[in-house]
Amino acid sequence: MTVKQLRAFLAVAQTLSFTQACERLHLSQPALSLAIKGLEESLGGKLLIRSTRSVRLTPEGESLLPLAKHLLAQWDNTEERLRQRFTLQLGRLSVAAMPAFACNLLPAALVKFRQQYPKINITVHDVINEEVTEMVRSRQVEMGIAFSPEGAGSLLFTPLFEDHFVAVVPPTSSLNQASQLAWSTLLNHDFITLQRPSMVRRLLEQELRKQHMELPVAFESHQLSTVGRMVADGLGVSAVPSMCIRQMHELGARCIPLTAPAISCRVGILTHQELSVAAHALRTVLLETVQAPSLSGD
Amino acid sequence: MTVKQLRAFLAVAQTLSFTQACERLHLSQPALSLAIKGLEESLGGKLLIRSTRSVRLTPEGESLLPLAKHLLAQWDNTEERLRQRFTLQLGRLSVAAMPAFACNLLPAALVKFRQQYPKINITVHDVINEEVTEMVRSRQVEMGIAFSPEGAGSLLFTPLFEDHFVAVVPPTSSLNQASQLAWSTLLNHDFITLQRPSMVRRLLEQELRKQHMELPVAFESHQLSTVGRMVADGLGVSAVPSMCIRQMHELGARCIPLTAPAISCRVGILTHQELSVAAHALRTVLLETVQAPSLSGD
DNA sequence: TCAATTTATTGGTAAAACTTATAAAAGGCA
DNA sequence: TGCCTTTTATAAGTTTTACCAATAAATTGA
Repeated sequence: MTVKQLRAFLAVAQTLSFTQACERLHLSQPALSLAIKGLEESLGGKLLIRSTRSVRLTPEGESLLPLAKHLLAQWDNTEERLRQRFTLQLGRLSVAAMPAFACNLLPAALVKFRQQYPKINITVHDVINEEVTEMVRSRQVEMGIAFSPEGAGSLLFTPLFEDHFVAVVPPTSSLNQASQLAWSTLLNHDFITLQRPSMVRRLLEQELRKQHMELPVAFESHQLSTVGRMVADGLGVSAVPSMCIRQMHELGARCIPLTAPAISCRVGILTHQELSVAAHALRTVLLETVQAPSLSGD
Repeated sequence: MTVKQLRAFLAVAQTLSFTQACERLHLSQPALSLAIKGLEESLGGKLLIRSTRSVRLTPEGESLLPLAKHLLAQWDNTEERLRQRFTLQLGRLSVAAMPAFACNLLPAALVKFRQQYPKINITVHDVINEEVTEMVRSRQVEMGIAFSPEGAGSLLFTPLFEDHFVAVVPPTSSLNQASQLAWSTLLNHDFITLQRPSMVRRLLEQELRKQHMELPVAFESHQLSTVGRMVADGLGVSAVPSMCIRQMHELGARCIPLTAPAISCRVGILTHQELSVAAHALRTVLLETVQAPSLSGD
C-alpha cells in the first residue's frame, strides 16, 4: 500500500467517479484504474464496485474510507509541520542566557528575530553562567549565551564579543569625574558585588588575585539590579561587564572605564554541533545584533 | 514524502547507522542514501547529520522521529486490519432474521460458520419479517433472512428453500392420528395464531381467503413459542412454517402436513448487491446448511 | 600516515508508473 | 430493440524512477 494508492482510493470514494477523481489527482484515467487495482491487490480484496455507469464502495471499502481519511490527514499534517519548521514558519526554541546578557542585549536581538520569524516560539531561561552551560549540555535548551567556558567538551562556542569590566560608581561620588579609573583606585571604596557562585564575581576575584589585589566586599546580592541600585544610593562601588552599562545608568549609577588591568572576557553562543534551522537563524540574528557598532561593548 | 522514505528514516534514526538500517530494510546502501536524500529534499531540510563515522539526528529529525513512528504504526495497522477483513481473520457482521428462522435453522448455520471463521463477530437481530427487509434496506444489517418480498427494489433475494405450512395440534387431539390434514379439517378447531403484523399470520389469512376460508382465531400471541405451548396445552390448533417443527415438538405439540391447499412460501437471503467477504461467507454457509437434506423443510 | 570502516557518487539496468489510443460495457433514448 | 453516449478497462509504448554493483571520498583510530 502506498500513499498514492490511498489518495487515489480516497478521491474515488469521495467523488464516486473515476473521471472526477482523475482531475482531482491530476492523473490520467488508466493510471487511476491501475492505482486502485494495485491497492486492491495489495490488500487482498475489492474496495470499489465499478461498472461503466456507477462506482460504489464495498463494505470493506466503506470501512477503509474513514481510516484512509484519517491516515492521509495525519500524513499531510506531519509533512506540513516539518516543512514549516524548515522554513521557519513554525517552531519552538529554548535559549538559556546569563542574566547580564539576558536583560541587556538579548531583548533587542529577540525583537529583531521576532520581526523576521513571528511564528517561532522562544523560551528564555535567565540563569547563571554555569547553569547555561549545563542546560545546553543536557539539551534542556538548544542554545546558550555565556562566558567562554574553559573546557567546552563537545559543545561549540561561537564568540559574540569581547566584554570588559567597567566601574560602577554613585552619581554623588568624587570618582564620578574621572574619564577612566584604575582598579587600585576603585578598590579603595566599599565594594558591592554579586554573590557566589556568580561567574562575574569569580572572574573578578580570579583576575584581581593575579594582580595581588582583593575585593573589599561590603555588600553582596544575587541580582545585578540590586547591585546597581545599591551603588546608585551611595552604598559603595562595583564593577560589571560593559554590557550592563545601560541597565546601571537606568538604576541611577554611573559607569567609568576601568584600566590597570583591563579585565575582559569573551561572551558567546554555546550549542551542540547540530542546530535546528530556528536556532541557526537566532544565532545569525545574535551575531548581527551584537556586532552592530551601537551595541558592541562601549 | 513516501512510505518507503519514512521507513528508511525510521530505520536509520533507530539504528543510527545506514549499514544496519540497510539490512533491516533489505535494501542496498546506495538506495538507502538516496531514499534519505529524497526525503530531506521533499521536506526542505536535513534530518540526519551523517559522517563516515557517525550518524545523528538534527533537531528537526528528532522531532520527526516520534511522528514517523506513530504514522507508520498506524499505517501498518490499517493495512493489516483490512487484510484480515479480506481473509476473514477478523470482522463484524450484522444479520437480521425473522424469528421462525432465527430460532430454528440459524443457530446450526452459525455454529458451522463459527467453526470456519472463529474471529468473525456476528450480531443477530431477531425481528419480524417486515423489519428484516427494512434493516437490510437501511443498511442497519448487511444480510437478512426473510420470506420472499414482493418488490425487492434494489435488494437482492437469494432463495434458500421453499417452506410449507404444517398443522400444529395438541398431542391429546384426535387430529394427532392423521398422517396429513386438510385445512378445512384443521379450521374446525379453535385456532391459535401470531398477532399481526406477523408475516406468517398475514400469509395464512391471504392464502386462505383465496380459498374462501377464514381463521377461527381464539388466541393470539407475539411469540411462536407461546403459540406452541398453548397448542401443546390443548387450547387449540395452529399452523406454522415447517422450519418450526422441531421447536413445536420441543414445546410438546405435534406437527402434521397440511394439504388442500398446500400453502408455501419462499425463504431466502436479502442483501444489497455488494457483499462483504464475511457476508458472502455466511451466505455460502447458509446455502450449504439449509440445503443439506436433513434440514430442508420436511 | 595508513588501514579500516562508513557514507556518497556514478553508471547501467530493470521495473514501475504514466500517457495515448483503443476496447468493452452499460444505461439512456428513440 | 438497437444505437448513442458515457465511463471504466486494457494495451502498447515511453518516460521516469528505483535499485544494485562498483567505486570514490571521508573520517577515525592505531
